[in-house]
Amino acid sequence: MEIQFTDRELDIMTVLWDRGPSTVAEVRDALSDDLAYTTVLTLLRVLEEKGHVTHTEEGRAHRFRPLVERDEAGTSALRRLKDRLFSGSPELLLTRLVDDATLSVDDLERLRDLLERRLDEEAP
Amino acid sequence: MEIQFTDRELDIMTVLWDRGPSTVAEVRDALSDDLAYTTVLTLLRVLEEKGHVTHTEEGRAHRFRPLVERDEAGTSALRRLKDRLFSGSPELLLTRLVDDATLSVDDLERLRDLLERRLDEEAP
DNA sequence: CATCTCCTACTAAAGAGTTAGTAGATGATG
DNA sequence: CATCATCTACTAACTCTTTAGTAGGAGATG
Repeated sequence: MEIQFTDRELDIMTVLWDRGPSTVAEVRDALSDDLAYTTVLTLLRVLEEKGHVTHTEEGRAHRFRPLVERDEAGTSALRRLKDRLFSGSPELLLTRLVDDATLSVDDLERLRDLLERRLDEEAP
Repeated sequence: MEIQFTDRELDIMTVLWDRGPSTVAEVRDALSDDLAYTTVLTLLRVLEEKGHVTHTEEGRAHRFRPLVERDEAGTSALRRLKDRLFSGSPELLLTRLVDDATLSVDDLERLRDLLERRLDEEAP
């Protein structure tokens, strides 16, 4: 149930989410850090062991694709963050979000509108 | 600049944030997992090495206190989460927040009001 | 004072994460 | 066909995290 990626794993998953199914070489090229080919291969193997990606044969190579949605991972990580650093309070979290970020008034309005729409749906 | 705690470290920090300055025994008692006394001592020593806590002598014992605010840690973790799993978009993050959680209409209204107040401050 | 308890300091070891090398297969190229 | 490039599988090592044991000191108690 609980999805949790290490830093490096998240790098890899991000590539797969952004690019879609990719080979080792493609993932390696897409990464900002310059890792050895075999390092990337190992990381993908580990992710596959953990059930987070799978692969299909493609000629001699393997093409890896995520088995976890970015949304799932985001939801899971956000819940954990809320519980562990914001005492489970979405308000505290939102306060931090709008305080910290260099958010423009436009951004804030979009966030408010998003909530308005949601409130309309909830209480028609 | 970047504050980042491991899972166990976060357990310890949470106790210190919640309880205030505490001895090893007090931290140990407050933890939900049953760790050995020396384990907790080691964790606190490591946190001190990393500069996240400090201690004062109190009789034979040490009383540890956080050097990092919960807010700081929260802000840092939230920023990282936003960048890494929500493509830097606060809207995507907020969408997840309000979708996932079992938020009541009241909660949603409070979140909206929070944004309203902030907008009032920004553009008087 | 001998012993018990509580405390820190030091040590250690198992596990997870990260990085990469070597071996061996397969396909492409001169 | 010999060689080169590319790919996976296996192995390994180093670091960080997590857990806890042992030693030794200092105060409390019989």
